[in-house]
Amino acid sequence: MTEIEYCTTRKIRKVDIDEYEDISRIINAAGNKARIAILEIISEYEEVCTCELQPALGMPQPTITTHLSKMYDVGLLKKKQVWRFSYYYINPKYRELVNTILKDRKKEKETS
Amino acid sequence: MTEIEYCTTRKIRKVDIDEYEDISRIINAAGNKARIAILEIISEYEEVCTCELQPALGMPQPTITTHLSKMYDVGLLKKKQVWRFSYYYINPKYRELVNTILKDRKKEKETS
DNA sequence: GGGTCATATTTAGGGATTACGATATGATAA
DNA sequence: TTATCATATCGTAATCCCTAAATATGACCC
Repeated sequence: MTEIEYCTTRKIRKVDIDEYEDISRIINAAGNKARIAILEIISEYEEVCTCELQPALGMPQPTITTHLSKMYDVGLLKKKQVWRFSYYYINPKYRELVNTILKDRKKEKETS
Repeated sequence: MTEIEYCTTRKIRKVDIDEYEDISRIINAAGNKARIAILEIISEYEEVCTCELQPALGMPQPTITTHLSKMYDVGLLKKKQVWRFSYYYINPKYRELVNTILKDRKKEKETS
């Protein structure tokens, strides 16, 4: 016998963890309270610029830019330049994911 | 004038970031490639024990237990004791969220 | 009791993350 | 071209995370 035997109840298929790398980066970028707050605002207003988020979140501009960049870098957000503003919006590819997260938060709030 | 004025294009509603604390813990617990792999297996087999995951993931038991605990602690997973096994399953409350994550991963895979 | 199997905890180090002040870039307006 | 506004980057300290070896617990069987 060459392979180690574990509990022999069932044979579970083997998985390659690296196949979950890309999606984990997306989910990870969403796994922060400030960033979920940002996602909620963006999904409410369609697209927002950094300066609009400052009074809404009550945090300094570099902090907001860092959060936006993190979500932009993994592809969760997209960006467009209008006049002197950078407008961020949710990558349509992940709109359903974001909606599910935001919906779950509201469920959470009701049941507490 | 007492309040700082930012770009005056729109007035965005203020949000309380702490209201996103609970959901961010859930999302954060899911934001790791090993844990998403675990979620996929669990959602495929309904419920799995730690020892079944060892050969499937190819990682040592303490690492797997740590990942499972992290998801259990925030409420993403639930646990039941059967004989000498701990069976973990997805909290029904978050099944839709998990499905959306796994579905997005498959979409990802197709378009690459 | 003693042995075994499944699981959990402890611990550690290397790395990543968060927040944010200071500073830099870059576009626009005067 | 100089000032201003919006945004981005840098630097850094505090904190948290990932992995996994060593160890402990705890249920079950003899």
